[in-house]
Amino acid sequence: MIDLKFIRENTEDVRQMLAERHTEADLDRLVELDTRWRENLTHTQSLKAHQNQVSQQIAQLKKAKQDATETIAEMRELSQKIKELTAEANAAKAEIDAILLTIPNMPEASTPVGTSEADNIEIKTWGELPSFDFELKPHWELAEQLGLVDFQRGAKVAGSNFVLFKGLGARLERALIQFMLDLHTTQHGYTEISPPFLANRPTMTGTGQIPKLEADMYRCDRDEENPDSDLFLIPTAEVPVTNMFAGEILSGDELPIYYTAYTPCFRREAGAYGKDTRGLQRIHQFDKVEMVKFTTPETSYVEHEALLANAESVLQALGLPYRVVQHCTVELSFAAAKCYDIEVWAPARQRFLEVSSCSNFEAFQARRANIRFRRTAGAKPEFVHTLNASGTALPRVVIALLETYQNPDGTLRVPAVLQSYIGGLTQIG
RNA sequence: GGUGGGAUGGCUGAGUGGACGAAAGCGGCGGUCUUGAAAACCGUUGUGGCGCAAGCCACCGUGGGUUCGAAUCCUACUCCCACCGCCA
Repeated sequence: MIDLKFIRENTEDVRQMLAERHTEADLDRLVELDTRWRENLTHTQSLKAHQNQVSQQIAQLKKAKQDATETIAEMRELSQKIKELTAEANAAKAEIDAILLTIPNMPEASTPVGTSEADNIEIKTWGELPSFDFELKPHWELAEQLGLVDFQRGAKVAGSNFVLFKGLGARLERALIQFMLDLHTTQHGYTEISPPFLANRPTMTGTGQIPKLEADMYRCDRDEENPDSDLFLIPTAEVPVTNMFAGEILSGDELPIYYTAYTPCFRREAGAYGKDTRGLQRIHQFDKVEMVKFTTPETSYVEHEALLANAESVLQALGLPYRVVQHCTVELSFAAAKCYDIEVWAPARQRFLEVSSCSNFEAFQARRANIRFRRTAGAKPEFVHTLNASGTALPRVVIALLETYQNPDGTLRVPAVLQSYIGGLTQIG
């Protein structure tokens, strides 16, 4: 979330940001509540100061074996008044916090103001777009023919847009996971994490999935009496990994921290029906290797560029052409201040597919999850900056592999870096 | 799933209604001493909120409650530990 103080002092900037993101939040109500809450608080606190003083006097009277009945009777009234005012203040603060959770992050200065995907900026491209002298098969056709994916049975077991990998398809999936984890841990200095695949409500709130995107999450355990105990299937490893340090104060010399994690990711994709759902492009459960960084505020943008390079290196090693685009204001995700997308080239359909979102959240998630650090022993705690990037999402990489490395006879070449992970096979089919 | 025990500052740990934001020890930081270090000694050392400020307020796992006053009493919950049951 954004600092309440910042909103108080820069209300119009926040209003403009909401407009540029095409988002709504009850900013006026927030400002009004904030004023009322602070007035109440100041008043209540002075009453409490008085209460504390008199309470001590009562203690002294009692010690001196003197009668305090009259004073106690007076205090009873004050106590009641304080209780009422506190209840009002708490109600106001609860509403303030609820609104705060719905306000997205302030975009970083270089973010272009835009109204659609078309306003994203292409930052770079890598690799030659390949040309073919035969007609390419779309990935879903090839995957079925090679027996790598069983779309029918995936749907039978779980429903539409769930898939089942089979044989070398399953093995390819596993090979890609291994390859990516090995790359990040041995070449880029990341520590591997294998987190829970379920997360509770505070954890989901910490990274910003809740409350805004709750409808997109699978909730698999509901506890009416303790909503905090509700469990959700994670939509990305970002959620459990970033929240590892929720409520903690790290020491400055631990930073930066680099973590990488493989997890399946679960997304209801509510409202996305019929949109690019053919084959592996948009499925409810997919595998992903994620990278998460915790950094000091002053280094986060340098770290962001390095993170992008780490993610890119996956596609480079696989020999898959891609481009990098920077999100404009309406495309920027709720919690991000700056975001690059890496989009891999899918030659059969002649289009780029997003396989990684590389974001700097600055202190937005850290403030929600209360993740802080001390520069030196004894220094004041400050919020860390959090960043993450997919490194990368698998199904769309599989799409690109199928479409890029297919032969005219319907067989598939295996990129060199994957061969050792797949029993030395150079070709599938 | 059952029974029992627990949760206090960076850590260990005292505190069962009134000067307790909290003893003591360890650790950290600063200093004295020392050629330097160690030891010893002295000092210091939580977080957040409101306020222009002085300052005030809050926080002893979390939420409610009792009371003039709660770390302390009541209550619900969460997590941790141990044992039993079940189980890959």
